[in-house]
Amino acid sequence: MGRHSCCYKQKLRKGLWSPEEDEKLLRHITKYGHGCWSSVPKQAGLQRCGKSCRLRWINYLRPDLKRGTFSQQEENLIIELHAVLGNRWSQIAAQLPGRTDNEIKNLWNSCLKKKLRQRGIDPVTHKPLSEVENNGEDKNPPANNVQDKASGVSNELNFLQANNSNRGQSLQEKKRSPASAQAYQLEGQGSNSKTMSSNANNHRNNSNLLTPVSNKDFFLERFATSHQEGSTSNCQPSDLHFPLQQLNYASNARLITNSIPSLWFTNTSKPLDMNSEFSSSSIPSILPPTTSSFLSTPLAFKPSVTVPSDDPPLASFPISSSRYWEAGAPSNNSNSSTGSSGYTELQTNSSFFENTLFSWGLGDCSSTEKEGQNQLMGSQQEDVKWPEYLHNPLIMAAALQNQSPQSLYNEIKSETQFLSENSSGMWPHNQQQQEPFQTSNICAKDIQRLTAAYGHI
DNA sequence: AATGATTTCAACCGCATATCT
DNA sequence: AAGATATGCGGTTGAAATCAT
Repeated sequence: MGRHSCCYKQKLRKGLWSPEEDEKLLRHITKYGHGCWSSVPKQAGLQRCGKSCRLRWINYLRPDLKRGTFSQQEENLIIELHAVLGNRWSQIAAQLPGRTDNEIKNLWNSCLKKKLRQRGIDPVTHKPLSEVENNGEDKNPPANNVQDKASGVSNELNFLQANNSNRGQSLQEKKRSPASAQAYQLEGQGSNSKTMSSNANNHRNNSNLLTPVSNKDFFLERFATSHQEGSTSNCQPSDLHFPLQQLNYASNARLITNSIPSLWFTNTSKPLDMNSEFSSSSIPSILPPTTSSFLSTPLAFKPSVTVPSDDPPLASFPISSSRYWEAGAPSNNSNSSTGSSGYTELQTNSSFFENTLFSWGLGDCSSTEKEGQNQLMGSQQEDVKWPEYLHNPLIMAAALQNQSPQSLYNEIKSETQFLSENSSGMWPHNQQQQEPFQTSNICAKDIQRLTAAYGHI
């Protein structure tokens, strides 16, 4: 199996993406979808390899990304999932709408590992450090010891929850606090992020050791049954309110579908509905798919939004043989109005995704390109405001196609002024979205970056 | 204010696997 | 069936940001 051809090509740009490159990629994908990634850079006029474009899209430009700090619930879920899945970041990310595997991986390596160590818990095994040390070399035991791992998770989460009772403070703020800094110093000399990574793992060696049976027992016990019985307790892991039905639809779905298909999917290829309440109500029920295995499962994709339980699914996924991303048509209704008050209203009552049909679908590229292009030319784009531009680059791209640079600049500028008067640096609507996640935050850094990136237009 | 240390995170690399020819 | 190519994933790196002195 060969290395990706791009690796041999010279002249290709590497490193950080410039705003212009972002814009090109955004325009291209907005218009045509990504199709074959290897052809994207050429078609988009980028001196990048397809791989780089794909990564940029997935980790940064994708319109459904949340950005901002992780909520306590998200952190808890990551820890819990890591205890079961190990470093399978893509699968963990699949349970966290709007979060990328890279983001989660970074969070784990830079923060969560430290927190666990501080607690005396080995972040690799999720067992007490003393126990791990006693076992000598057994630093990376088989991951199928799920019950042992699971038993430790509750303690980890209890600690972390207590530690974060003053959760108004952002994670990053906490990291910078002297107290936490001291704690981190204590946990080990030379424990910077680089050396930690050497400890990272041998996921590839371990990955197959996570037996389906253990997974099944674990999840059925910890999630399905607890939810179905409506059991609640004080912030126990099983109260995290996340459906687990899609846990394995990502890259390693092969393992699941090949070995225990009945566990994760019904015989109609629908996700196992462990708890209908959760699958249809307060949680965005689906994530952008990353593999074709996902695409065989018809699911709604509605990221980063809390929706009423009676909301219909927004998209379905016809089955075909080629993969592409398609931006669908905005609906005709628009809740937005002009000015900052209009922005607030829009964010509160609606969202881009509630007005927009997204399909991570399959089918014939040629037919959908035109459709996607036409669909994106909806008339209400001009009503979209700066926060939407920031939060949904797709809107920005669509607007870029329709608006003169000057008019867009003026609009952006006026909204930026509004933002600068809002000293919190957070979007007002964040409070509207704290359940189940406290995400969709765009921090000041994001604003700064995007302003730098697109304010020049 | 300057400088060094530390942390964060975007992006790259290489490998495994899927898909195509 | 086999080789070539494309995609996805996790580990790692290093520039930039932030903190401590």
